[in-house]
Amino acid sequence: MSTEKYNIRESEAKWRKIWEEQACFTTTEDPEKPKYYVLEMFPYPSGRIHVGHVRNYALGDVVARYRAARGYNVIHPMGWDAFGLPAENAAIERGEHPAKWTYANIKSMRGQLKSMGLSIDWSREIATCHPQYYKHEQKMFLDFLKKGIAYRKESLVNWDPVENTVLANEQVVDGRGWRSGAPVERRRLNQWFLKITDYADELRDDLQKLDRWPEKVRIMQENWIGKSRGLQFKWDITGTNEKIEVFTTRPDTLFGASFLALAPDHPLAQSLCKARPGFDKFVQTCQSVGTSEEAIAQAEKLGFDTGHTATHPLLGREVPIYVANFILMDYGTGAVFGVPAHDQRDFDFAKKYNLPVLPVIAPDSPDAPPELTQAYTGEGMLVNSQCLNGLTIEAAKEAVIAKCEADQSGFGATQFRLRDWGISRQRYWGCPIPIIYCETCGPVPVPESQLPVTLPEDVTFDKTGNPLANHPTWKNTDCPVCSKPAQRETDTFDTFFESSWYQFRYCDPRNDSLPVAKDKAAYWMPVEQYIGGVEHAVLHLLYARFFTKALRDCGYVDCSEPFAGLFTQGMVTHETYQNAEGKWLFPSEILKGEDGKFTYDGGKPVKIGPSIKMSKSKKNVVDPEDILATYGADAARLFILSDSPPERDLEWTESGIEGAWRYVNRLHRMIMDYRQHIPANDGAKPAHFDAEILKLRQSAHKAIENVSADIEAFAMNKAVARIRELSNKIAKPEQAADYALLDGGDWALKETLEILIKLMNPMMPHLAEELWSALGHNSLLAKEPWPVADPALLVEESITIGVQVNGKVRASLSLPPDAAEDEARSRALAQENVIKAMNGLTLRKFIYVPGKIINIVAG
RNA sequence: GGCCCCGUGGCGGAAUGGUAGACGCUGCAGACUUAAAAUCUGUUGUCCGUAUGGGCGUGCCGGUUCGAGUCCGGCCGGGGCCA
Repeated sequence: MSTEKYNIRESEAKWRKIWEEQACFTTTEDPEKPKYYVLEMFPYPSGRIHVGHVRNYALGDVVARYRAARGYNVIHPMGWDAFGLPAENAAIERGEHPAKWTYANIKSMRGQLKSMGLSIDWSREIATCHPQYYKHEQKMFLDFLKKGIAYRKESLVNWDPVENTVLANEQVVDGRGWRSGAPVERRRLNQWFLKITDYADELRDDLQKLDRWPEKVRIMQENWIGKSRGLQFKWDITGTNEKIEVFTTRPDTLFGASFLALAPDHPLAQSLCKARPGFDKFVQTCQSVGTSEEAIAQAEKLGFDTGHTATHPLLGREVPIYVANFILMDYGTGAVFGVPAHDQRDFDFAKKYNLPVLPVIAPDSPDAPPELTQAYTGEGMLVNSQCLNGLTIEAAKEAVIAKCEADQSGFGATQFRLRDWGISRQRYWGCPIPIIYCETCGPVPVPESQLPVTLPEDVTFDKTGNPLANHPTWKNTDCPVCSKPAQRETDTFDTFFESSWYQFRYCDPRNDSLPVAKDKAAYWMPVEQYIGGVEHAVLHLLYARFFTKALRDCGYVDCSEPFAGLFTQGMVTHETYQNAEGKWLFPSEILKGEDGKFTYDGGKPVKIGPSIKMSKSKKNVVDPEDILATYGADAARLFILSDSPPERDLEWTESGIEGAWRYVNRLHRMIMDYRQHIPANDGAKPAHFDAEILKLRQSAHKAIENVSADIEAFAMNKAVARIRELSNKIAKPEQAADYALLDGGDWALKETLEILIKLMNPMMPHLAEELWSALGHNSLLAKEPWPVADPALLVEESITIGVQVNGKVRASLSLPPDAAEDEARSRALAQENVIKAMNGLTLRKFIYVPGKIINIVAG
């Protein structure tokens, strides 16, 4: 009965070739079929795929293959998020041109992805660094300008004085440039912005429609947008005619105000302090801190006394006016009143500058609150606040706003935490911003006829700063308006620009005149299932949502939300290994001895550390290419899908992947052994099945139900478990040996094996295809429909339920699911163990839940 | 500090309020083999017991319920987001 061993490598390559030759996964619009758009976050072409990619794309492929089998017109595209800093770093480090480096990486990663056997329509492949891609976003940008969605303003940036470049907040580590190590400065620069704040309300409100998004991500976006209601009102500066307008989200604490604070770059700060010595130095100190909220929050609170005071609008008392480093000019009005008793930053500030702490909220009772050692920010009741005393915080907020509105000193205002999106980057490897600066005409859009503005190829990376700005000639051009010599914008777009609309481009990837034809976008969008890492919960996913609305408003598409369903997968972790000196070791260096001890380099001891996120620095990485070459794509996919729920972290283990590999081989062996027992042709369905065979068929049809439900619920680990259950059932020797001899056995065996093969197909497509053909089919499984469960076989004629006495299980009973209570009662009470457990007790109550449980209450 | 999520065998994990531990990994025992590998079979929460069986078990304390891993309240621990 033995068959030759399954040649994974040959078989997998064979089926991939056939799928490709037959264009199995190439799709076009088909109005007859319901469409289904499966999208995984596209990779950055770093050169090699990592296990996180394998997880991401294996998950997506299960969905894509399953939906295709269910009759959907599936679009499942792939592309490359190809602009970005690593390409420039490679250019600096190795002298290789970013384009050459990027395209070479794409080539090798495409090969790696293809070896996973993904059902991707490669004819739709895109690379965002290609001019045919980015020319469309230059056009979009010009449309955004016309619509007022894009604008230019001076703003603060993190400036690395050594690299002569702007740093993103995440490139600032401990207040220093991540590469240069130089202290970062805050600088004012002219930058391009997109008015995402105009969409803040819509972005927030539409979150409610995204019912197939994780709650967690919606909450994160809501927090990020940070809508809050507050009061905007003015304070008189004593002895002048000037007023300071402040915004607060805590108008209830107005009576506790003990100072006013202005942002260092507030216009009034300048005018109030220009005569005071040390002010310029103070402003400089403020600018030595980065621009991120975190950096500002952690920095020591510093203030500069303006020497002026302002008059409290309700109390009439004077409070000092400070300039403070923790006030941001672009939040609210750039000025706040400080309430040390109820805001920790204000508290720290007051302690440092000896300002009064005036509690106005008491936690529990209207009694005088105790001396504060830190700000009290909890719930409570108003005290020391005249007309507000006794009110709750919420009531006091409304009362103060109403009072200010009544005397026209202020008004209730809404503020968002969300800032406009700065899209200028001083980089080479990005999409050029299509603007020309003319001395007479100012910033002028590049005429559409001159698009795309392409990157020059002859750039050098030997100088600091932006290579585009350093280029000797590229920036020189003529003003499109007055034709005088002018200069191009040398900044490029933030790379989040490219990833904000790629989901549309896949719908019409070769369209030369438009980013996407409206009808194609209308057919394919929105994405039914988007899959990626939770690290993109805010930025990318918010930008893509914003872009979709902006493109809609510019007339490109009729879609308001790009991703109807979102799934965020967990990370992949691995044990860490260190030698005696604490040096990290690769898993591939480790040998497991007979005694179960781990060693390396011929017997040296290894310290085993916890399983943490794979990272190059800890060397706890495995290379998917090695895995795919050793175990094959199916085993890799199976393991990564089966071991953990997809939303949780997955621990990669060598024994796990080996177990998956053994199962792939076992399935192959089993079906090769069994196929001799099945009829060669599709015979008629027998009229009668042996009871044993009926059970087998029930298991198979139940598996169809379960696996379908599990895949739809994204419980891939459970789907795999159900498949293993079915194959275990088929392979039980006491049942399997003579299936063919039983009534209807050979027919049912064939049916069951075919169901098994179809169910495993989304996870193990190569093996499934191989086995499908081994059973004598000439068709491709990739094009076969999903099996359909026979409802008659899903009904159990008897079911085993537990019998409890006083809540403890004492026996079990086989009953029809709809058995009458009388029958259940007599059968249950007759059970030996039940009689024993009830010895000396009287039956008080009999609980029978058909098909579930019997509970006898006795006392 | 606020909000959210998670705590189940040696491990990853199953379980519409209804027999906790599906499925797998590891371990152990056995079959096959000259031997090993591979494969197959059995077993694997814990304690008592030869066994039928019984006690204890889902981070901790309490509550609701005939019945709680699941629901409610409080605490402890871990993670995420926002401060």
